[in-house]
Amino acid sequence: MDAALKEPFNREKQFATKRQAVILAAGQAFRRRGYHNASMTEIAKTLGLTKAALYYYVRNKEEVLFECHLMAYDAMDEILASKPKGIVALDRLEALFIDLVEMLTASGVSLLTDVNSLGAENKTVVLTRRGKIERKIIRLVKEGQKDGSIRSGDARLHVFFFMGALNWLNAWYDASGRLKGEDIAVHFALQMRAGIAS
Amino acid sequence: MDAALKEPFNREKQFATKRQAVILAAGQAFRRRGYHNASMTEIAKTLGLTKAALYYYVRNKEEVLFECHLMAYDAMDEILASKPKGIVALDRLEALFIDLVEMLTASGVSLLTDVNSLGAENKTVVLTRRGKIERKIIRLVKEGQKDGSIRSGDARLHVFFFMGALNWLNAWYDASGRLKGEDIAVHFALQMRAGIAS
DNA sequence: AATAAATTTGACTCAAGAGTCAAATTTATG
DNA sequence: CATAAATTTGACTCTTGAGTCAAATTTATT
Repeated sequence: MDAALKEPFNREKQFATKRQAVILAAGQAFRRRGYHNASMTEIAKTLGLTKAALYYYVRNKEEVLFECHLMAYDAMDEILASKPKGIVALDRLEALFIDLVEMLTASGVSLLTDVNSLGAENKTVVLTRRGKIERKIIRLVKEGQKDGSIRSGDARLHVFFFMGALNWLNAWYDASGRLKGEDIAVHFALQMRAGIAS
Repeated sequence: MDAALKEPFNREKQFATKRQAVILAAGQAFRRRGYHNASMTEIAKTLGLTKAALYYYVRNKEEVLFECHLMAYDAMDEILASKPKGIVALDRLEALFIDLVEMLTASGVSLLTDVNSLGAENKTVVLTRRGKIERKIIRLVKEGQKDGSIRSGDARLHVFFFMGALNWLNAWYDASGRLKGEDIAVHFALQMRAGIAS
């Protein structure tokens, strides 16, 4: 391994990793206590750092919130993209939903809803991103209505209904509780499915 | 009408009415922009008042948030209590859900989720209150599982799923949009029902 | 060990918004 | 109209937490 080649790469990589740790920890704090109730000092303490050290990794608090949103949407996009094309739309949607719930309960990634604490710029980006995801899922639902697996009705409302379950999950789910993420995923997927199946 | 009797009563009543208007307006602001993003000055301006005037009606901002929660739970309790006992549990649940959605879309009452901005005292009260409502609905679901109208499975999860839809509704619903609250109510009730029906 | 780069910190500044209060204004009553 | 109570306001204070920065400390490199 050529040190001259490897090390500058590792440096950046280490920095990026630590930065991600900051975003992740902040996300947890924002999810549990709310964006404004969670102070940077508090988040820093979680990581065994001081507030000033945090600012070595991020520009400001809003940027952290922004990155939290992006992190969640990246994870969702990945799941969205990984869905095989074979089967009937309802089955694909169910598999998708299971993956989403498992990701949210297992990965530590937080799906935040506070979009108003972002500046106009970032808010637009986040809402656009969310919109794209919603539209993909709506499209999937419409496919299902075409292939006969999903019953008719406003596809957008179909989706908003069960996306609510997903967002709300983030508010009440506690990893240390008795319910395992996997079980919730199976239950929720079934309920989601039954709610819109033909 | 005896003035001596009527007027002192009206005074209080007028005060209470104005106070409620403050709570309601604040609730809208909190829902749209978030508790911390909505300033008291801003809320006052909405009502054609100045911040200082607001403080004639309320002790502090937290109290307003607290009252917002209570207002929503009062409205929900009222609906919960009004449900006739006759029919099968699933039907009662559906009727209930329709009423809840219509209330949230029509009344201007906001179902807030920010419970962490409350002091320990008030937070406990609110969570207890929410817990009671959830438990009532869970009980109803269990009844349904007994009378055969609702399929088996963790009743708590059944409920958390569709309560998510309700909470999320508050985040995206816009009274000035194309979707009428009544239509959403019917759609959501159907989807809720299908999701847990036997 | 000496040097340089990366990382962390204590001790600050600063802004925003909650909350106060004495005085002004409005409303109701005799 | 005069008086008192209710309501509203402008002009404050105070707190909290975001964000900064020069200096200290740690880590890597020769």
